[in-house]
Amino acid sequence: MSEFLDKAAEKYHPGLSVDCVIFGFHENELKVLLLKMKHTSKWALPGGFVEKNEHIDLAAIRVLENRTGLKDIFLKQFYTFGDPDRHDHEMDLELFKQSGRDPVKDHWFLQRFITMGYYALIEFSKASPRPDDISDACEWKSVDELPDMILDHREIADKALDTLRFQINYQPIGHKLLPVKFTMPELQRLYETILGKELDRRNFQRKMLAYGILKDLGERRKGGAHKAPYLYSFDVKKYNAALKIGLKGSW
Amino acid sequence: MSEFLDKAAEKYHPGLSVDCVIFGFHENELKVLLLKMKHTSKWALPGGFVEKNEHIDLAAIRVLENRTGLKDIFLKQFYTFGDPDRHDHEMDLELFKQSGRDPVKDHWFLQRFITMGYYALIEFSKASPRPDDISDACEWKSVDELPDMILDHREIADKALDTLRFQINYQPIGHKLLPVKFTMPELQRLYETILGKELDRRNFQRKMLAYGILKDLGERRKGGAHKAPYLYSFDVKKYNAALKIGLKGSW
DNA sequence: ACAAAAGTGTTAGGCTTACACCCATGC
DNA sequence: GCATGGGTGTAAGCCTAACACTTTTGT
Repeated sequence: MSEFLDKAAEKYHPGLSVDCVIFGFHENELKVLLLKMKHTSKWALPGGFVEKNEHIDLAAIRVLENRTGLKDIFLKQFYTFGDPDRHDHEMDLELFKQSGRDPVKDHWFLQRFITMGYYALIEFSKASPRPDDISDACEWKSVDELPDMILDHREIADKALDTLRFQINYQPIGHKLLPVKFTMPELQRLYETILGKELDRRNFQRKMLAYGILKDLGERRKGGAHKAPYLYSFDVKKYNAALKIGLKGSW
Repeated sequence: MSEFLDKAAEKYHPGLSVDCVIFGFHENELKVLLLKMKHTSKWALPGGFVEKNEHIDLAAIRVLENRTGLKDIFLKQFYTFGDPDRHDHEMDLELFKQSGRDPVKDHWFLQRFITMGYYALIEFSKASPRPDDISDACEWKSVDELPDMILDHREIADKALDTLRFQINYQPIGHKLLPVKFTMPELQRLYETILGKELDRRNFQRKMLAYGILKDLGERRKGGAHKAPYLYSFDVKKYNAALKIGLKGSW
């Protein structure tokens, strides 16, 4: 950490960061990957800084890969947060203390920061969450029960979810968040958690099939209680074509 | 300009700017306010820098007010452009030359810049466009015939229009772009230019009236050729309430 | 057998689409 | 009067919303 503070000023673009809202879907819940900050009870979005000559999207990809161990992650920039009061001077000083140094006036790290929000959609089971230098845990938290978060990270997470909801007919939500094979009820739960409301089972199924973006695999998911549901997978070509003009219909 | 370059480094946040896509509606065309750069034939979006302790939204508002003479402008941040290659070193050096100084290595102005795009909706007739220090003209250009623009400004303008189109059912497009009193055909032309396609006159009218967001003023617009159309104005309260959940319907 | 989950079907009503007809105005 | 733009109306078809019935599976 101490070394990082020394080199940061020459390596990174000043006063600029990226924060990632990483969505995953597990046990019928939409979840976000959060880091628990060392020495506090607060949580944070995975984030990082932008190198001086680096594309901002790449900075986000770096963060994503480091926290999840995944490559080729689907991500979208959704908003830039630039309130001058969004830093927490107390916290900054605390971090300096922990690194065993005195806070230097006008240090790169102590200035005002503007952060660019990205959201990512990943397949839950494939990720291997790992904490970074300043955190001691990395966990999935349900969007319905987000813990206390540092700075404006709660606002960032909320805005990401709003954006996801707004773009639901234009982004490959299902394809990126679900495993290759999935059942219709699973897809429905996903839509329900994103939209935050219940949908009619039968109408949902008819509508989804009408889009023509699903392939019926003919198999059934065995093992569960009750009647075994069919397995589907996305016809990626048709799915993407349909998303371009937007899936029709209001939810 | 020379003085600006001297003071910029201490006044402004490094490597960060805002660019505004200002939309206006006039003579049945959707237009964007552009600046013609001095000593070149290229055009640019009105833009500016972010002061060290200024909210990024305020920086955009400053730009807007300076270029249009208007206050209380409707504006939305829509995307941040962070390609490291988005600067134009040639142009930077030219600006230095024109200010009568030698380009200093590592000067504030010569570093890589990240820009935050905002779009604004204003009532055409109320604006008083005026150029800034580095431009010698300020004109409205139709979105259908945008001239050559510097850097990635064309991309920024296009993305703004895409966003506007995407959000058409959720933003007070009509209320902000049209004068207080307007006719149904005028409102339709506005929708048509934003959407980039023709709409059926009769269906448009029925749908708009069904929303219940218009007040029929009972008057007619006299003077024009042909039958005099009725004048309407927005019922702002109902309009805003309707926008919150989104105007229903696909265009 | 029973509860719970999943597959399939039906119908009324609303919205979209595609039209036809009449009115007003300037040339 | 005629071309053009504007106001009003109607019918077919599609989509949505609401709801009933049957099938499968573990207990």
